[in-house]
Amino acid sequence: MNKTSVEHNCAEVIAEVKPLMPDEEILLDLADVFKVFGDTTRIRILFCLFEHEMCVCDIAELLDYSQSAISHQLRVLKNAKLVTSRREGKSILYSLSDDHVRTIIGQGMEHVME
Amino acid sequence: MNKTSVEHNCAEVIAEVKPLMPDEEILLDLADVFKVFGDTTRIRILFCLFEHEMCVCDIAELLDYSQSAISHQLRVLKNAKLVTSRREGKSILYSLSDDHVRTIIGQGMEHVME
DNA sequence: TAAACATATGAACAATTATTCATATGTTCA
DNA sequence: TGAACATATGAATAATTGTTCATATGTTTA
Repeated sequence: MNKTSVEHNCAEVIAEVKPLMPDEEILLDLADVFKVFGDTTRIRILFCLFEHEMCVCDIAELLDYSQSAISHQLRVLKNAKLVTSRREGKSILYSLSDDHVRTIIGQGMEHVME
Repeated sequence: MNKTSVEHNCAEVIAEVKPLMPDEEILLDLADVFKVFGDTTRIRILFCLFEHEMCVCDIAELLDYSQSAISHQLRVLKNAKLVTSRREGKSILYSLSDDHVRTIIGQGMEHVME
């Protein structure tokens, strides 16, 4: 073995990296955001909203899910501040709350596409 | 109500958006990638590897998890092609496979930080 | 080669979560 | 106001998933 190469030193690495770990709370929040993206139904909903503001029944019909299922998932997306809603008559129209969603999904796409 | 504003038309919106939905397979892959990020243990592991190549026992000690738990999660990360590994003697050293990971987590961070 | 060390892995269990069903809330219009 | 429509929500169920435990695989060194 080539002794000029730097060998791995556990204690050193641990001492170096330990103080750099982010706060517990940040890690939890971060995982929670990605958890929201980690479901096909919600991903589908987001892809719908990329194109157009939509009411619950639109999404349900377009994706062939029950109204209830979509409503439950929209709540998750709303709690994560990924979508917002406004009322128009009897309907409630949902849309993306900002462009982070596009960027995050875009990056995920790039990874998936190799 | 202001009749000059464009009102929501369900059938129109559905017809417009339906053909734009990505393939089933892409949606599944996309959700799977984000699922991997949606767990604090794995997020922690990635933060470790942001800083330094590490062996399994390093990560286990640093994060105070069992060797087995870390090993299982490293496999998940590896299957998702987010980390790679190489052997050095008795140890196996893990590192990030590319910079998508940093970018994706960076975007998640930005969202979490409001 | 045997012992010690490092990692991987299968099975089992506990916890989380997505959907369905039934029903409640809220809005419009006759 | 009452009927019809649109959405939200609580409870229950089924499925997924993270960790532990026990053990297997693989490497080094005495």
